[in-house]
Amino acid sequence: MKLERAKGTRDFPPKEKIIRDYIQDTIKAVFELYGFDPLETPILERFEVLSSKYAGGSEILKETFKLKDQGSRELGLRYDLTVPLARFVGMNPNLKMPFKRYQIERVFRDGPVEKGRVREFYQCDADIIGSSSMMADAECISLLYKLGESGVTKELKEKGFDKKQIDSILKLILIKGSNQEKIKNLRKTLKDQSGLDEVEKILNYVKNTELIFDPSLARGLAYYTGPIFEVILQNNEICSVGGGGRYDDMISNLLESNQKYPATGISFGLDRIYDAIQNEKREFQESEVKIFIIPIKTAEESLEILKKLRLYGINSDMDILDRSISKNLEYANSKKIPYVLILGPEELKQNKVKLRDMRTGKEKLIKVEELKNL
RNA sequence: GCGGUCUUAGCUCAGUGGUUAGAGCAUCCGGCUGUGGCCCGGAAGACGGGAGUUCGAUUCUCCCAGAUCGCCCCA
Repeated sequence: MKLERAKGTRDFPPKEKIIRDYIQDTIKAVFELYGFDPLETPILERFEVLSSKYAGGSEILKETFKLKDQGSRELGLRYDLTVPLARFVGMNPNLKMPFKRYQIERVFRDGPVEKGRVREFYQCDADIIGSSSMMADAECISLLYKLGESGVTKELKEKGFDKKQIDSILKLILIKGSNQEKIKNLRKTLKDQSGLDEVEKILNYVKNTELIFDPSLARGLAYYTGPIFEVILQNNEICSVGGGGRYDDMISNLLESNQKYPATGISFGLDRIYDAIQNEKREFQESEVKIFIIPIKTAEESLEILKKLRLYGINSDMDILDRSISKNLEYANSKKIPYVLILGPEELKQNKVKLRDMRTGKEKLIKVEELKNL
């Protein structure tokens, strides 16, 4: 049998998974810093929920993986985390509002495969349900600057403009002008000013010069009702790493309820952020192991010390192939493990261990207990 | 989903209508169980799949699959 992955899926060997975990941990920490709490929902949803006309819309439905269970129930793999969130909110009517949740999980889309685009990928979503204030939108947008440090631009657009209006005034506003000038120009042309009011509020709340008002921005999902935004990395091949917007009607439509569930949120593509970091060629470790033990005819004693290290909470490993010291040093070096412990009869006689710093090559004889502070 | 380009070892790439398809890096073994970032020796490992043309196809043609670039769409 020829071994192949499913089209549009990827494997992440340890070296890459370490980087992805790092990104994921960072995003999780920032979400929590901003007061969002975690939620997990199933990868499988009833197809009915995913295909509701109030959910993602027909475009995304074409890319939905569809399947059946043994009871012939129609199921689908979720294509985003927003629709499952809406379902969850609908099924839990006594949630305290505003409900701020984040989710870092896989989603699936049976679409074209190309650079920066696969069929199974992670989305990192943070949403606020129950507030129609533009402060909520501003909060979601702020997340990005915290995450991105610098070199990040966000684009903002108001869904309320229809395409013809935009096309007719595109030339006037797209080419030049500050955010304020764009708003001023649009005010002259548009009858309904409420969208512009919203944009202006967000700009005031966020107060970041890298937030750019772009009336031409468009998003693929049908459920957006207000301001939408897109996250763009400057100076990088991978441009869009996230997006989001306001979807005030989706939840109540899905529930066929009169209760209002104003909602807004943002979604980051973990895979695209990962790809972007790859492009920057930053240095990351290749193994999580911090200390590697090389026994010299001291297997049993070394195992005891290994046990102690793990008790101390130090990620540690040991030679189990009975290789030579040279080979073991080479091995530790090639995996960029920062420290090795050389354990021979000499060290044991003194009740000590020899710690070698792999970067400097310096060695010192110490007691095992001293490794606690490493 | 449409069009272009591509597919030879784990990776990067040579090469050929004709006996046994090469290299570098990586892997494994040995030199070498008291000291790595080296060195030396060795081993293992490949023509994406199918059909056709041909005495003979990895090489030419077609189809399929997969990669990639552009368009559409998207995280």
